[in-house]
Amino acid sequence: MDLYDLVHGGGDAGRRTEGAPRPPATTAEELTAGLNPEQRKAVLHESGPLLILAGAGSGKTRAITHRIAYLVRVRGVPASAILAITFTNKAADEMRTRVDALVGPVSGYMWVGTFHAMMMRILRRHIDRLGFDRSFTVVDTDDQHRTVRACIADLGLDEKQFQVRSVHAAISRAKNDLQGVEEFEALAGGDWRQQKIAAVYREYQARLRRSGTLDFDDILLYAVELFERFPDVLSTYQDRFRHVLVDEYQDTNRVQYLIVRMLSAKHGNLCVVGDDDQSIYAFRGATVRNILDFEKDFPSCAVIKLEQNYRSTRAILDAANHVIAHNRGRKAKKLWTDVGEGEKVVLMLPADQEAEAFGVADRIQELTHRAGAARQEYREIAILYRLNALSRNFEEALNNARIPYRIYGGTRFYDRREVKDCIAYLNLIANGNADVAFERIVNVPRRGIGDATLSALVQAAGSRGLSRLDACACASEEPTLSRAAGRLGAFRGLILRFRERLAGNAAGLSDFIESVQNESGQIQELVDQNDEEGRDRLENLKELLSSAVLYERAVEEKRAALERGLPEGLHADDRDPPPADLAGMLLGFLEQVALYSDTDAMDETKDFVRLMTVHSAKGLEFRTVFLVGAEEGLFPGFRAIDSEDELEEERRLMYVAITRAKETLYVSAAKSRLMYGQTRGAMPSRFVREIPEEMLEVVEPGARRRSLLFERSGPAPWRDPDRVRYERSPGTAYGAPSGAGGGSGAGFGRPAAPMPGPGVRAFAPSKPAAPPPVAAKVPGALGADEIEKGARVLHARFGPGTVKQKEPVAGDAILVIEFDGAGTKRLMARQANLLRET
DNA sequence: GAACACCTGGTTTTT
DNA sequence: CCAGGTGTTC
Repeated sequence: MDLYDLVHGGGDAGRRTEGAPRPPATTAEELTAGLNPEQRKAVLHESGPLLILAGAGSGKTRAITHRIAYLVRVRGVPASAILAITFTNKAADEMRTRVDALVGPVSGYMWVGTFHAMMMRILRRHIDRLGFDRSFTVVDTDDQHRTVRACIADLGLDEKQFQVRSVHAAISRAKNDLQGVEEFEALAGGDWRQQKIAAVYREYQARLRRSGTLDFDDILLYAVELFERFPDVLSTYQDRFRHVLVDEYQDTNRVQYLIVRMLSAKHGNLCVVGDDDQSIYAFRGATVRNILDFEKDFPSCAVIKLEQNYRSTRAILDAANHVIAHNRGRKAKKLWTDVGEGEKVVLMLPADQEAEAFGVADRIQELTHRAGAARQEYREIAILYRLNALSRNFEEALNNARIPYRIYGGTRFYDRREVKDCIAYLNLIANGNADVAFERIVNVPRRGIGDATLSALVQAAGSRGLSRLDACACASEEPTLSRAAGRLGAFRGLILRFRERLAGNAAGLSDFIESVQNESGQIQELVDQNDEEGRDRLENLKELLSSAVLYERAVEEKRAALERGLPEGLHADDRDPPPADLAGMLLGFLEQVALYSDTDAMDETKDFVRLMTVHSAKGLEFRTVFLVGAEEGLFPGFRAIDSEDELEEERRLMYVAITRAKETLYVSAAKSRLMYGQTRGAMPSRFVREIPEEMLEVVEPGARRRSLLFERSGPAPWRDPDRVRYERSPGTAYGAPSGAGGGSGAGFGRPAAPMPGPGVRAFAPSKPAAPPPVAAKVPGALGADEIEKGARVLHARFGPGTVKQKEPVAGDAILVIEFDGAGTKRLMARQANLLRET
């Protein structure tokens, strides 16, 4: 048993965090007990660059965390000198948890996080050197698109020819490749289209800069610019981070490569871990070259290969190895396992997507109702697909079979309209120049500021060099705006009042946000809407408050930890102080909102089947995996079919999918599939055909008996392209699955929970959000639970009245009150500040 | 300014 | 088919 197991009370998953804390290890022997020789080499590597080529399931996280522990406990490297970069926030959380178990609370002094989160920390401190205000905010994808759209319109370009998505993609690609506007223009040469895109790029950057905002790519790009232009800043961080470790190195892009290179240039202690076979983000600018060329870039580097897989059976691993062997230009390696042969990979060939969904549901029932050790829990099962769109097929079948499930991905919690509106208010309050936020909410709820007014305002703002918000103050001087001047002034007044409250540190974060929701009129609008949708949205707004409460608690915890004093060997400068005031809290919260995704909050303990894309499954493992939609045109997608490079990326994706399975793997390829309203014949994916036939067990769910085709000798027809006909069936539309709302839904209709705070391991309640403990604004005001139907109450403005109806919503309640002198109103209990009539 | 009809296009995604 | 965007009408 190795130290990790000791700390965690044994077991394989390493996700458990309970168990009595043990005294941290202090010897190399203790730290490497239970590791294989290669892992041990990785842990004990002294100094200089190190490349760890870690195959799927080869225990790389264990190697990395033990290495960090070794550096800190044995080599005496201060925790604050460690910078560990991961691909997702979830991975960062896990790494911190696991290191914490090995080294204790000093782990709080390490910097562990994504590239973006880490560079945000740095930019927050120094971005003024680049001419930005330090209270800059981050725009999300949606705002990026809005901005690009505006630029395209401004330049008088045709949106048909210059599609927002593709123009934005081009800009993003350029940024990830370190091409500034100038360089992009130079490269455009005489190409008219490229020139125009360059013009959009220029305008886009100018707009972002004017509004004091950064997009995701800027976070990294400006970090590089900062380091390049201000060597003293770079030097500070080079001296501080004496060990830089990067996980998922195969998914880094040029900018990230440069950051890592710059930060480690002085001491050369750069340790990267990755697997070229799992590089699946080239479409986003990641380049496998970073990992393939590591030995060239860092000639003195040590290379360690981790090839023993601890996750999957041999049957699964062999299948994976056969598929990936078809890729060229990969580092030679062959994963092996001693877990045992296991059962054959099952190839399901259902007739269509319905039979597929019901076949999978059927099999899940069977797996979860077995006796003894063969019985599986829902949480051990995942359904993986290439495209989010495929998830819909499964909802109906799983509901039907009463199988609890949850879909990951799709719409983020923070992407819901009402939540985004609230966030836009907060962004505008934090940063008055945030024009995109302004435009989003200036008329939400309706304030009589329509398109005409808005474009006149934009005009006025442009000519005066003011932000939209400040231009509102000059509306009376503009003939085109004079009629709306009152309304614009009122809106600006509203925002300024919030800003004063913010500057005056007048409340806690969640109270503050609640006041914004109330006083902006957002809440009242939904209360008046008086339908199911309105109540849903109210719940989401309340849930946003819950995540603000979690954030407050996380900050509080961090503050308390810092006050406990400095562990030995650390300096006061190493502290990364939590936000000290309301304004800082707001910025921190907004940052978290921008940088955290739904999948980061995946709760591993809940018992339901997980549905997600293969991309989001990277880094995860499941006892049983159903890989569905393994058909030509779908996986690989038809766009990838005529490009060798893209085909190889798809193959790596398939490799990732297969290697997620520990014990049982089902691959399914429907013979015909309804897509985009059309039924198309389909053929099993070429990747499936790359698995030797004898390694597969073929089943046809839904078929009365095995098809004659499969009892014949000779090549099975499904792997012979000529024998599989594209059967065109009439466009019979199966009713759309009764999806309970679109996007990210949970089994039996629960929306996804919001994110935890940074470093908070407690997750938000996924049941109807417990109301955040927000203090009532008026002393003695009645809470929702103190008001019953029929009660006599007193309202500050409407006077006395009788409660006619009470509808509970997310811990609060909508009250219908008949006032004696002011008619009947619908009010939110907490906002109404009612008193009992005396 | 809102409600409705029409059209278009449609990977993967974390940050 | 279905979401999101645009255009038309009242």
